[in-house]
Formats: sequence, structure tokens, C-alpha cells
Amino acid sequence: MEKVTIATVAERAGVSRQTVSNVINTPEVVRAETRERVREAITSLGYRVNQAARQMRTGRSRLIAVRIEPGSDGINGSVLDRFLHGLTDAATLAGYRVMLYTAADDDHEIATYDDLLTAHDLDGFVLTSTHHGDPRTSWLAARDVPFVTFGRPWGAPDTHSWVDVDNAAGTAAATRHLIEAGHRRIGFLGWPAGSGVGDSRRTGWESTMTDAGLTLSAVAAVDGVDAGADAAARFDSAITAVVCASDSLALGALRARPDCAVIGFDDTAVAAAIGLTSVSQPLTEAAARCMDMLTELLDGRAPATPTQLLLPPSLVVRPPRRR
Amino acid sequence: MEKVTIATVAERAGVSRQTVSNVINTPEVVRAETRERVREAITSLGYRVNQAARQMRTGRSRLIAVRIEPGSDGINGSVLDRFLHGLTDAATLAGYRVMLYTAADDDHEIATYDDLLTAHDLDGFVLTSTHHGDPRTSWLAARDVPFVTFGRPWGAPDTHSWVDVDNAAGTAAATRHLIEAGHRRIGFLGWPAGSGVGDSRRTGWESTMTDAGLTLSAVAAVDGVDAGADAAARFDSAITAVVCASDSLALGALRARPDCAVIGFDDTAVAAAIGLTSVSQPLTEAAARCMDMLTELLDGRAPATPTQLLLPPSLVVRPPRRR
DNA sequence: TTGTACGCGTTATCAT
DNA sequence: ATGATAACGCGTACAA
Repeated sequence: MEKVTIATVAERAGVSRQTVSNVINTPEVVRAETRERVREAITSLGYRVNQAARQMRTGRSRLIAVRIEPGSDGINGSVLDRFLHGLTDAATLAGYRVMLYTAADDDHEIATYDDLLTAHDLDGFVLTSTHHGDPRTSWLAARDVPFVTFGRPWGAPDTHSWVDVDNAAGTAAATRHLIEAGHRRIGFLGWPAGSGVGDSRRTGWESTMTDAGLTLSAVAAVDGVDAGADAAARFDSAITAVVCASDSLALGALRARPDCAVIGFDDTAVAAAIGLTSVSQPLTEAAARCMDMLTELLDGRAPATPTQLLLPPSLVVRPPRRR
Repeated sequence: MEKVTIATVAERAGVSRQTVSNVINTPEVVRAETRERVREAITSLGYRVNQAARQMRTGRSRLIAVRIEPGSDGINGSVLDRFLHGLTDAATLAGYRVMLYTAADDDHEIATYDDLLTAHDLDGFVLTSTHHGDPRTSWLAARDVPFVTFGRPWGAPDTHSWVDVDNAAGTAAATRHLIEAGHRRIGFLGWPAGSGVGDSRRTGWESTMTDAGLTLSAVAAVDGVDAGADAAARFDSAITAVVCASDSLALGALRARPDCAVIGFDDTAVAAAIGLTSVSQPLTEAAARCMDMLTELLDGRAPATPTQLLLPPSLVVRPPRRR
């Protein structure tokens, strides 16, 4: 099992190393016949480019990086994991590999960018969990590092490409579903105001209710089953259904108000397991579109203005059953 | 922001490039005074090694690879995700980065090894989901590629280092807990025989029951809530408690036998959410130990014989509540 | 502590 | 239009 380099291939095919390189990178400049001969040599020898050597010359690594949440557990943590799965698949298809990193906060994350860029020549980043006052995007933009975010730039101008899920459309669909089922007193159990995602989810419910001429009644809680149950207990007793900002909250609502119809958000494993109707984010699709946008940037064929894409979620309706 | 290479540092410190390299890699061969001067130059210039250049010379990338399950979703999928989180942290601490890949089956995975090794000079692998007749370990071993498995080499000799969780101890603890609570008719709801993990989990229950002189009653189902419910319905009606091989099955058992005490396995988010007592795997610990073993191999300071480590799981007891 | 060759692919230049 | 030659990128192994 000798080491196969571009020189081995060149010798076998009876051409120069340069020609082999051309066949790999710019095949159109090589005569068809030569090209074929070289390609045969490549496959018969099982040649593969040495990424380190290529990278040293080109400064590009064909590597992208994504953060993995440190201790992410709990019900909703799985959402980003599912996104990560999709991204790995999409990256592989596009000829990139995914490198993971963890970061305790935005500053650590930026320090990690610096390290990954200088030490590993990372080609690009996919950012998740965007939030108000996010310093990461401006840091990357200032250095002309290609990146895409999964999540809108909350409270900042759309100066980069992003993909997001239309949270408001999700809760709107949930609310409509309940209205069609005959419910009139539909509460909303959400997070404290201030988070972009949470506020959007509330908006979808609120506008749908208002359009239908129905009365609003909302309570808020930090995410979690217990907090959700406590909050749900504060709804006025006329409520017959609840739209929730997460499956965790939905679980709490179910416990506090077993008489109510409840709809969750994220369609987590918990929802599937207990037969909870929930809004499902198209995470695989989102990951694929992020990768599309990123490869456009990396290949220099990105449109002049950044692209924004808002994907519609879907409502996964599960028949109520005795719990 | 000029590009800072080892030459820049050498010039600033008034030494040769080689000395800078020595300070970085074998500081003990450099006189203390010189070492300090070089270190100052490194920090003041913000120098970082170019991994590609280093890699080209050493053939090592300081990269390890782990598979991420393709569409892994559902209740139990999160287990490997949690392991992955821990591994990323541990790898970072050890100065390695984690590269992800997906693979549809063992053959694809082996093809990916080949690619990662030749193209990216991957230093090592952490394998998960070991199983009977696993072809991956022998492929890697035949090529002297450093690797560690999270999971025993089921049905094969212990020729490599591995970390695993003592599944039998987990179900044994669950069973003892139920016995202490006064239960005598304790059933086991597991997977079909043949999977190493599933068989271990059954063994822990079985031996504990036998030691206590209690009667055995077990049913099996493929993993899943519905299948678990169907299977649990087949228990004889005298059963008052059920030990399950997974939280999914436990959920099924709860549905089919709401009168029974049920204990699950894996302590997933679902268990936490619905207050299900479950056996918890020390996944962060397992990941850290895997990384320890792998770095030993990579640094050439591994013991002559491979290391095996069986970690004890813990029982997370949750008070029963009305469901 | 230093000089120098080396790893491997790509870019630039030159020859046909 | 094709192909060959040479230089280059950056850190490290080895000998001096």
C-alpha cells in the first residue's frame, strides 16, 4: 500500500503532475483523451488529494464549522441536534466536512472563530441561536468570513444571508386548527417577552385570534415543564385550548389543564411519544438551504445581495388519547 | 493584519525558525531565557501554527472523527447526541477537533474512514453503536488506525480499548429499587434477543429477580412506544411493576399498564418530562474516558494491552405522579 | 541552536 | 491549446 501522490498518478498516466492537477481542478483545459487516461490512473491507483497540501497552497480547507450546544439536553435541545444532522448530510453532498466546536458564550465563540480560521483555515461557518445584539455576525462580517445563520438577525439589518423558520406561521396554523375544531377561548403559553423566536410565536397566535375576533389570554413562563404547569394554572378557567411556545411548556399545560386541548412547538420526541399535536420545523430543509447559501458564498457565485429564506413549518396533528 | 508565520516569530525573537518550532513542540530542549523570549513574541504577534503545514510534515491532523446518526430522531436518538457533546468538549480540552460524518451502514462507514484517512489524515476515530459482527473495528485495526469504541466488541475478543456502560447493573439497580418498594411480580419489557445491549439489560433484571427468588416474566418488542404498549399488554395481569430496556418501551408500558410502576432506560428528556424513573448513562464521563484512551493511543503512551472500562449507570428516581 | 531538505499540490511561467 | 518546469506555502526532522 504505497503512498499515492499526484506524482504517482502522473507517472502512471505518462503526463506531468501539472496535467493531473488540471484534470482534477480544471478538466476543461485538458484534451479529452488525456483526461480519460489520467482519470483511469486516478481510480486504478485509488488516488485522493492530500487536503493538507492543497490547503497550504489555496488557503482553503473544505471545512465548515458549527457549534454544538455544550450540555444541551432537555426536550428542546434536540432541535439543534436535528439541524446538525441535516447539515452534516448537506455538507457531505457539497464536498465539505463539518467540524464541531463548543463555546460557553458569544465571546468564547468569537475566540474560537479566530482559532479555527488561523489554525485550520476554516472556509465558513453556520451560526445557530441568533439573538438580539449578537456580536458574532459583525465579527465575521468585518473579516469577510463567509457565514450563514440559521435564525434571523434579530433587531439588526439583513446584511447577511440567513434561513429561518416562520415561527408566527406555525402558531397561526396551530391556532387556526383549534378554531376550526370549535375552540373559542384559546390561550397562549409562551416565554417572557424579549426573545425574537418567542415573540414571533406569540404574534402568530395573537394575530390569528384577533382576525377571528376572539379574546386574547396569554401567560408566560421560562421554558420547562414545571414552570409551564405553574403558568398554565393562571389561565382563566374559561380557556378550552392552549397554544404553546414549546413542547416543554405544552407538557406543563397538559398537566395543569388536563381538560384543555394543547398544541406544542418543535415536534420533539416527547410530542411524538405522548401523542401531542405540535408545530414541526423543517430542520433538514433548513440545513440544506443553509448549506446551499454557504456554498454559493464559498464558490463566489453568491448574488450581490444576501439571500433570506423563511421556511414554513407544518402542524403535526395527533389524535388526542387518554393520558 | 499581516500573516504571521513561524518566520515572523523567529525574526521578532531573534532566533531561527527551528528554535520557535522547538519552543512549541519540545520546549525542554530550549534554554529558559530563549524560550521566554520566543513565547513573548508568539503571544504579542498572536501567532498560531498552521495546521496544514504541520500536518503535511507530521502526517497528523489533530482531528478525530465521529459518526452522527443520519436521521436520528425519536426518543433514544438523543443518547448519542449527548455523547457527542461530551466528546467535543473532551477533545477540545485535549487539543483535538471533532469532525463529523454520516454513514448509511458499516460499508459506507468504512469507505468514509478510507477517505478521511487519506484526504484529511484523521488521527483517530471514536466508534459508537458497536454490534455483533462489526466489520469496522477489524478494518481499522488492520491498518493500525488508532480508535476507541463506545460500546463493547460484542461477540469478539477485546483486542482494542473500549468504554461501555454496565447495562446489566442499570437494570439490576432498577429491579432492586422495585423490590425494595415492595414489588414481587416485576416484568421485563425488552428488545428481541440478539442485541448485546438489549440482552445485557435483560440479564440485570433476570439475575436480580432470580437472586431474590422471584418469578420471571418477560416480553419483547422492537423499540417504540406503540410496540411497547402492545407487548406490555401481554404481561400476565399479576405484574405490578415493569423494568424496560428503553424509555420508549417504558412509555408504551405506562400506556398499556397504567396501574404498574414502570422504570425506563436512558433517562431521556421524555423521562424527565413525564416524571418517569429511568436508568441514566454517564455519557459525559464515557465520552471523556474515550478521549483519554484515544489520546493515549495517539501519544504513543498507551499501555501494551488495550484498556476496557465499564461505567456504572445510576438510577434517577422520580416520584410517581398522576398522569 | 541553526541550516537545510522535505512533504504535496497549485499557481505562474515558459515551451511546444 | 497542451503540456512541462519551477517556485511556493509553512512547519518539522535530521544532521551539523
